[in-house]
Amino acid sequence: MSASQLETRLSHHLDLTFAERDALRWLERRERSYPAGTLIFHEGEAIENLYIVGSGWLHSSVTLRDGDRQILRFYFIGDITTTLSVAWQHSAATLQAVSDTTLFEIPKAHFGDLFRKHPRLGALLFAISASEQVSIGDRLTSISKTDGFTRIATLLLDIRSRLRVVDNLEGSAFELPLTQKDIGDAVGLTKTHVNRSLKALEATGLVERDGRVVRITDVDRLATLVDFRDRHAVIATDWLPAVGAAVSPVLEKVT
Amino acid sequence: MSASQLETRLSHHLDLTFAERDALRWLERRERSYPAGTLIFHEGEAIENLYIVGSGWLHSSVTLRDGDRQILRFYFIGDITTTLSVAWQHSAATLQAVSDTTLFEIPKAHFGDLFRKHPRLGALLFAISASEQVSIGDRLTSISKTDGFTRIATLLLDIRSRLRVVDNLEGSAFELPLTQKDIGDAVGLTKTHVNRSLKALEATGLVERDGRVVRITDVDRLATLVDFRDRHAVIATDWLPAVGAAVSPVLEKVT
DNA sequence: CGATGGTTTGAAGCGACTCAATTTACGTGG
DNA sequence: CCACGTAAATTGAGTCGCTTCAAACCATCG
Repeated sequence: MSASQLETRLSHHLDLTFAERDALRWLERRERSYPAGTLIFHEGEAIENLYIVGSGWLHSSVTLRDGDRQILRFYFIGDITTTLSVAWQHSAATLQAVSDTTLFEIPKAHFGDLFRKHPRLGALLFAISASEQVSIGDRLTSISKTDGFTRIATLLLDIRSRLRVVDNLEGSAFELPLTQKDIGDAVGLTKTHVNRSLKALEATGLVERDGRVVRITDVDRLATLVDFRDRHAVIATDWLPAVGAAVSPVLEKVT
Repeated sequence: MSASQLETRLSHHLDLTFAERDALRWLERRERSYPAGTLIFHEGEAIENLYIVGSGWLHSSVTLRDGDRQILRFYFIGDITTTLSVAWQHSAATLQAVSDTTLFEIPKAHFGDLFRKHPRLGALLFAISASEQVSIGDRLTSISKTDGFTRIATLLLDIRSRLRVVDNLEGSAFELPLTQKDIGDAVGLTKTHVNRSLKALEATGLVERDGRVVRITDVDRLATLVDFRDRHAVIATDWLPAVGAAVSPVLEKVT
């Protein structure tokens, strides 16, 4: 059996045991494909499952009364959509495929079992979830306090940073399958102003665009310019509980 | 031994076993008091602990390069500060007491043990954390897409809603120990504009102010007016794993 | 009872929005 | 392989919500 996406992701933070790896792979059985643009599920819809991204980009969003859309988060390979449905019977947001996508569908109860059988993984997932929460906080701050130029620069740096963890992105260029409207819906600007801000970014020479490919010429300098903090590179695992407590009766008796 | 704050909080969502209650109480041993305004720890500071709020209000915030402050979250009785320090060795934000406060300090490793000994609680905490994440997303949306009037109305409704869960708040009035500057730092407005928006809120007759006491005259109507969704009332627990898996070797052998 | 921090009000300026038109890119069918 | 149709990107002009700057008012407390 080959490595699973979630397994690969978690391996970045922890040396996984065989049993843990096995449990993660076991989650990723029901695979489904969606072409770009597919609306996977809608805000408010009843949903029994979580999804692990196998490939492609997605985003979650909410729609306001006036039809305006707020994109809350982008999902990349190895991400889990826990936030959307773990706390309620109905989804807190709409999930839509940005590019062609494959997802692994897992019943919420299986996710729950993971906490029981592999508490260390449960705690690690909690830590990752916390890091994502901080990351949302960063974007909130960005939207709340900074201008269009900075918001977009921050978004680009953040996406690049996440793709690095996830895609082994080597260079500073990456494909951005988003329209300027999408970008605006993510950072709280109109498409008109997104366009102007992108132009301003190019004018500094720190960002180049060619079609949908974006290259950040000098990541460090841009990061300094807009006061960007990378939240995705490392997370603390020193506090996690001992491995595999519940899975092995033998081990358990010794304790 | 009397009920602990976290225990009370989690009881709202789940019938806890004796062992679970005991474990939660055991976490709340090291209690410390802080007068209003105390800076508990600063963004970037190394920190080994989590904190459970025993009483009072606090907030977490980050400070931008230009000195601007963004308040990310308010903490009330029974809340845990996991987000700030669980994912890194250094705090992601500054924690400050708004009113006189008591906190229970718990080492991160004890929190980790909870996942091993009481996986159901770990999963529940995960779900609560997810609901908070959605709540932050709501505020992001509010700041990103709505005007001052709506942002502040939404903040007031949100605070009231959380105090209800936590404080058994009966009426529609509550004390708001925040300056207008604080409110502005939370919703992304200047104190000048906060003042004007508050006036506008009063002018509708839906909100009354008397010193630091705020009364929402007609909660439902205001909620409808600003399209507010309550995220705190209930959370789904049907997916949680079976109780107490790892704590009892005897039970474990049976499995 | 002065001092300090918070609230309130006024006036002017700007960043981002709205409205609108034009150009460019791209997928599809002939 | 080109013509066409539609979506996206680009650019311009006018407007408005919120900010900035500034000053006056008010409450609480040592």
